[in-house]
Amino acid sequence: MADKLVLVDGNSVAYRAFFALPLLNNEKGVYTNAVYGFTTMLLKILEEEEPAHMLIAFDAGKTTFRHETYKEYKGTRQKTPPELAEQLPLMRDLVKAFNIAYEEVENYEADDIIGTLAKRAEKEGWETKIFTGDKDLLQLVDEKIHVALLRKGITNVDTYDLKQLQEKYGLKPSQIIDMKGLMGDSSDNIPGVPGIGEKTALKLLAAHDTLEGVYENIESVSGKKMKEKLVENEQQAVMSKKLATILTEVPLKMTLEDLSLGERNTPALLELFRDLEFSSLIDRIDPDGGAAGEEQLEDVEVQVIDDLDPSMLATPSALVIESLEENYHNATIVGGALANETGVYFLSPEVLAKSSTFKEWAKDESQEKIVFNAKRAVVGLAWQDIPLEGVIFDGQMASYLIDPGAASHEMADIAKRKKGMQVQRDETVYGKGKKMHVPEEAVLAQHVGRKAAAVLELKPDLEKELQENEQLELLTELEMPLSIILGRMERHGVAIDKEELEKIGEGLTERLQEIETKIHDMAGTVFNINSPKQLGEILFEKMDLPPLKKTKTGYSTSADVLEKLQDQHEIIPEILLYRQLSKLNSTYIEGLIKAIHNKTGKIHTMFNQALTQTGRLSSTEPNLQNIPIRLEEGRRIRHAFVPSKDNSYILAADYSQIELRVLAHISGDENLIEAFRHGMDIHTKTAMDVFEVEEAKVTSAMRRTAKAVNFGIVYGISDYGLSQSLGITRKQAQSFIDKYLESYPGVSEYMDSSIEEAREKGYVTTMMNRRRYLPEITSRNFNLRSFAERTAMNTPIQGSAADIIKKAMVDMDKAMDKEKTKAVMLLQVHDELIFEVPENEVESFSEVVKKVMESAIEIDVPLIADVDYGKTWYDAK
DNA sequence: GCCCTCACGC
DNA sequence: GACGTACGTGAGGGCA
Repeated sequence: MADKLVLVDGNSVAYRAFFALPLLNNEKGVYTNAVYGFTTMLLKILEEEEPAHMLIAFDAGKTTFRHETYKEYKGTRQKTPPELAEQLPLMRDLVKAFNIAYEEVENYEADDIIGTLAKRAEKEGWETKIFTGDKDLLQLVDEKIHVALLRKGITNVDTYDLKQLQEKYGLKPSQIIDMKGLMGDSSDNIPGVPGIGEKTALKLLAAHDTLEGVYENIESVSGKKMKEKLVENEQQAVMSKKLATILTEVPLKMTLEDLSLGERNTPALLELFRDLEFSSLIDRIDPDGGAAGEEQLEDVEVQVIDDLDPSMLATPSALVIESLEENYHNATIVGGALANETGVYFLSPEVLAKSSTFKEWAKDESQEKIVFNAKRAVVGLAWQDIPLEGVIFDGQMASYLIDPGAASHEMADIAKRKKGMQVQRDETVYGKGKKMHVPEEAVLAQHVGRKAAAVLELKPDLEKELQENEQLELLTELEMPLSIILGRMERHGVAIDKEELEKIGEGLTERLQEIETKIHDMAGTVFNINSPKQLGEILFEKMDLPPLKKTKTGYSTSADVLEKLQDQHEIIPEILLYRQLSKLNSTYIEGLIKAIHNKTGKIHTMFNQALTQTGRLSSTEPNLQNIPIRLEEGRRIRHAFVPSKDNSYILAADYSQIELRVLAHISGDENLIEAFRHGMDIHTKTAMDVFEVEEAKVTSAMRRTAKAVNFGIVYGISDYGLSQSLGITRKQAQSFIDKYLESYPGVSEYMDSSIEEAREKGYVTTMMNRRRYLPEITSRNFNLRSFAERTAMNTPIQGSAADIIKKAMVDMDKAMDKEKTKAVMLLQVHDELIFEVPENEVESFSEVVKKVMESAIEIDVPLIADVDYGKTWYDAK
């Protein structure tokens, strides 16, 4: 087997990576996108090619020997963007750590180095593969030299040998430079012959083989104009060819043997990756986060104990309660770990269940606990009737607050930030899906113990960062108390009238069957209405309806498309109805029935408190934040949400227009502030301003449009988004937005300053100092940049609203304690709180909740909460 | 198992 | 001028 050589055009790959990927930067503000792309490319090459020899060539200085021939060579090139330039040295460090040969030579380009080495290798009978984004390199293709051209994106390549080059371009490798001689290359500022483009050049070369051949046979060239141009520019053509020719005799000191690929320096790579925050790549070179590397963490000494001795307790202690299921309600606890100044201990499930020492310690508020995902630990133990008090720090919450956009808030990834610390990811230890299992106790103890040791050790670092960001209060006064409250809500659960659900379900199933038959009859064939693919084929092929929109995979059959076809065929309204009812049945009837807990008969959702980019909560298994309300048919589902005790009510309290009130406050816009102070209907007010009419002249259509505009402001949608929701053109949508901003100049100024702030600082903040980083705000990609700009305007609004209701929840919890009420907080739905309240308290409680919510924070406009109650959630409207 | 489309809420 | 365009969760289909 002959030796295999891989040559990489370093500059070309770096450029590609830079422009293909969004502008990432690490914590220190260093841009990393090009390095990241470059590294993934290297890893891919190393894995797939397994070369014995390898070299990465870079351009050295600005000028090369080609500039002696032609001063203007590459004269039109834009300067390397500084964001890329600063990344080039990092790539050099990386190449070194990979132990790959590296070369740049004054006066020559990377191409020439590659050409020289490829030819030398060919003489020795080696196979060479060249990786580049530059088509010029194709001139080097030969029997034993192949060129891998980067396609769009970064890790996909097209590999060319002689045959493929012929097929794709109809050219021999040597003719690439003849092409350049004729047609030039605007990116390198090579002139070529004016007026000759790709088509003509190909035709000429097909007839005469080379540039020289063309001139030797110039008389036989057809077309007077073309001949003139060729003759006039002969010198320029010859020079262009020369410029495009890759030199294959660069005086290189190195020998081919010097290119042999050494062993990679894994510790050095790991350190670089950690600095650059390439956590996914750390896994790729070393799935255990460096456990096998030289800088292995001193083995965490984890004692597996039979009984917890008081001498093992100290405050603070880190506590990990481990369960494998994602859903922690009534989950099987496979063990726990304690880490403190006295050591690291693993507690088996039996010890946790039996040890009175542990239970006493757990509920002792003065014994401070440091945890990672407090709610998970608290709820997990609560199901075992073990109260957990005194939780003072949550490492996962800290990570989320520091950067909600971080790729992961897993222990394994956060631990990587600190040198010398390794925690395996749960998936590595436990497996996933069907293969998930509890490992032998020694392995389990080591893993869980490591986590406890890690969170204990990470706390000062995380705290310091929070301190620097002025976010400590956000953690300790808002999110941590809220964790406990949410945990209680989840554990308490929401009572469900299962019979009611089943009754609604029966009605739905019956109607669905009728509609299904009707649709099949109308279509003249039986098909699966739930399959967009089949439905598309029936509607747009068999029935010849006009396909208004396409998706990646075929015809779009979404509701907005079907609504436009409403009148074209009577089958359409039936399909829309079928969709609506089938959604209700599968997600809300069947889904909710499945979610009823076999032990409590209630539904226990999980609120994810460390997920959204804005600071809102999310809700899963089941999601209780998207129970239908807008259409009566779906709203009936709410009949099944009932109080868990007799003689109690469901009480719902929702903030009125909280986001727009926040906007009024943050922007200080006088018009908007006045509107809220006068208690105006805000959509009517917006309609008056946008349409320039007085209140009495606002039609319902105007109000609807104004409502959509307000919706757009609150959610940061684009002109396109607004045009979609109103069924108007983008231009019209933009003019509504413009008119809005004209009417509310304070809002307009706020929008600009918010974008400006994001550009300056790299992030935006909410009223309670929540952060969101927006690195793409400086992207050259219009889309990414626009998105970041809308996010910069919207996140402080939506995020501050999230802050406020979270604060209201914490305040409400205190108020409920003080009032000694028997009422229970059940759910939060972004701007709304749901409680169950004993009948005799319902009036007084209504007043308390209204007061607490409205005074959660003092802002420049009144906060209004509307309270309602009834026998079911449906009736609390 | 994973991705896509669709649909529900705020 | 092109990019694909609030945030979430979940169900079902279709492909590997």
